[in-house]
Amino acid sequence: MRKSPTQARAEHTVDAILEAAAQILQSDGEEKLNTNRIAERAGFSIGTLYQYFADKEAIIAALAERERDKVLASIVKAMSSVESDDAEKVTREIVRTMIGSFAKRKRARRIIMMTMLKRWQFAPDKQQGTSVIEDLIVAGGRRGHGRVMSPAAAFVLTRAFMGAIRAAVLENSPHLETQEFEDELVHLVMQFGKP
Amino acid sequence: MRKSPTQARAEHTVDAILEAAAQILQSDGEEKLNTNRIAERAGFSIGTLYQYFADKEAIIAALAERERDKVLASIVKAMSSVESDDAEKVTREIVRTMIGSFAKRKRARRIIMMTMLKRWQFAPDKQQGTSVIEDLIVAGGRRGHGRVMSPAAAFVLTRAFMGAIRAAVLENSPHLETQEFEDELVHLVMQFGKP
Amino acid sequence: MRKSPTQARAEHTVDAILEAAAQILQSDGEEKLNTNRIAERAGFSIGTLYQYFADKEAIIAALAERERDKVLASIVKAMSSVESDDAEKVTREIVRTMIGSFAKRKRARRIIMMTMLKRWQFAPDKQQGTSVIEDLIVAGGRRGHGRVMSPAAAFVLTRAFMGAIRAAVLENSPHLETQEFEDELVHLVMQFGKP
Amino acid sequence: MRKSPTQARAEHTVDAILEAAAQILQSDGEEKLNTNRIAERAGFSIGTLYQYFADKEAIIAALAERERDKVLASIVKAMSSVESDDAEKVTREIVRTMIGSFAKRKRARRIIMMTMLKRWQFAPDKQQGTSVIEDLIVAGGRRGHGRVMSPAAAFVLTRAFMGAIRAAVLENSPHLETQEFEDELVHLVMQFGKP
DNA sequence: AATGAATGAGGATTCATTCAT
DNA sequence: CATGAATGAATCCTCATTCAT
Repeated sequence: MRKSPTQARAEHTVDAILEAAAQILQSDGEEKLNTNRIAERAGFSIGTLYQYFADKEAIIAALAERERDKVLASIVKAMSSVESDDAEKVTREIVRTMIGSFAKRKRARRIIMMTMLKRWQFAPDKQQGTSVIEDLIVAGGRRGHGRVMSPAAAFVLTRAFMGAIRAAVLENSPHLETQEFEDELVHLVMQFGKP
Repeated sequence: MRKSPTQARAEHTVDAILEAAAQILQSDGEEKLNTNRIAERAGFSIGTLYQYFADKEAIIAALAERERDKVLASIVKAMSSVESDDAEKVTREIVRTMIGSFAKRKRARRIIMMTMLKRWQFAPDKQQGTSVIEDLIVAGGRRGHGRVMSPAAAFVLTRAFMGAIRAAVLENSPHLETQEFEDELVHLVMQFGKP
Repeated sequence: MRKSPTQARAEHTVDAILEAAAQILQSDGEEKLNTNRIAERAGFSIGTLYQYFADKEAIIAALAERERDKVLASIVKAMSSVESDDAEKVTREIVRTMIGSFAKRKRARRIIMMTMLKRWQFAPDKQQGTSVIEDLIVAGGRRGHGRVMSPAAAFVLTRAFMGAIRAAVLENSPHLETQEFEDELVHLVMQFGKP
Repeated sequence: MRKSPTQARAEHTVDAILEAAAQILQSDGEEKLNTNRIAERAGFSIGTLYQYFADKEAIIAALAERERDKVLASIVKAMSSVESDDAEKVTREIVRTMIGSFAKRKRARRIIMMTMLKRWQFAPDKQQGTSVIEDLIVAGGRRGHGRVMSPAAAFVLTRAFMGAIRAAVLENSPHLETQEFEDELVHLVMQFGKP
């Protein structure tokens, strides 16, 4: 971010730009997402946009970050309301929250996910933050069974889990909103934790 | 394909174009993949390229199809050499073959996979061919345990499985080539099949 | 014409090409009229097309000529069935025939007319043939009134007359098929002949 | 027009682009009129051109409009200096003005006229503005004779009149600049008004 | 005579980014 | 801080035409 928004006004500008980008993604798709259009939709001039973002990439990155934070926040919130030690219950809560996060505003999310994937191609390290989710899933998978997960196992579990959700979103699958889908995801995580 | 090649000469041209595209993807990445460069690398004029492909998308689509067929062929071949009824053995064979398919020429594959993902966004149905792989995975997951998989379960298993491999490829993960990775994938599939 | 069609087969080829061009003009418009498409529609290869026509221009020219000849032929035929000396009657016959010529297959004719216009821009002399029509109109305008038409007068009358018909075709005017339109055209020609 | 110029600077840019297009039409003809050349001749980058015009068509359309307005303006001006009630005098004034309008910068006008013709092919209604001219011609044709012109009659008269001028321009006719041509046009209009 | 694969100059259009006001 | 006019490299695609078979 070129300029850290110290003033309240600036904060609003950044928000407006990000929101505009999300809307365009939602309504017109990735190939229609260009800086001029974002600025126009946000109600600012293109010059102003470049006061806050170094380049187009930075906008997309900020958007991805914002989305990730939303998911994270909703998981944290969900977790705080379940104090149980029952492994399946906790796992289910996480699963439910993540499905819920992706079920809304599907098109935009789909594209943001694509963008994050692209980003990962060349910089797979910058997943900080996502790893929090990973830790939770791994913890859920392990809890109560005692299988100690190697890094490879953790990798497989987290990617498999996210892969199923991602596919449901990308393919616009009707499963996404069913109870069965949730059940099977829980099953996947719980079973994987068994030795 | 705009024109079906009637002369033998034309067949070679199409191959050369596809191979050129794959090479560019491999060596320069997606953003450098443009029609003029493909034609040049293939040793043909841009006009010739457009005799056989309606647009750039069509080239990528053909490439994706070609890659998919290769994976499919190698799996079929692998399966035919394992006549065992041992569920785990068969599953492992499939897992190993798929990992092997994606481990070579990674960069190009990564991009082709991205393309297929993009394609799925808007036409999730046309997976004919991919479904063969799906059937195999589901069969592997079920064999020997008797759990009858609902469509939702099959969906979760196949997407989770592919998701793990996809992530390993996209993230350029070092796990991809390890024995452990293979083991964990087998574990994932086998465990999911248990009730 | 590159090759004079001495054989019956060749004659048919030329016809097929011209007919194909007319059809494309009719159904897809001028901007879709390209040599490859003409050849394809005609059922011949592009190579064959170039055996009979030096370039695209030659095809359009031949087409224009063919259309003009059709109009001419129908006028000659109409004239032969009216042996009257009544100026208005003869004029009306010509008018009616010309309107009839342009009323059918309008879109194609509109475009052929456009093409002829373009052609005239830079080579206004090659109207041989059209001048036959001109002479008839002038004769009609003069007959019975004795006003000797100067070249300028003839020019104005013929262009005005054709201009009205052309506009009706180009604008897709509903007038084109009415009796009134015919009457007014006759009026135009007859009145102009008066001193 | 893609963007309405808010700054004074922009106004000039649009003018420069239009003027450049007219110049190219005049000096090189229609087939040499391409967007890159227009931008270059105008002294702006191609990008700037596309800020103000959606596509090439839009430039030509704007040019046509501009020319039409010029003709209109000169007619209005000419009319205001003739307060006579003499039908022929008024008619002659209009005829003279229109001939004068088209006699200058012929090549460019010829092409602009072609464009307007093309435009009419598919949208014959949008003649607002042109209809002002039509009304004048009809008024001239009627004045003093009392023949009430039906829509069909008005159509024929205006198209015939414009057709004669158009042909003179398109065919690059030497008549265009002669007194006789003017006389014959006046004759055409005046005679048509008689019953 | 006929075929059709190959050519490549040429042209329209996009869009991230800069900078003078 | 904000504006928006201007930039121009980059890219996709068309189509008249040739020529070896």
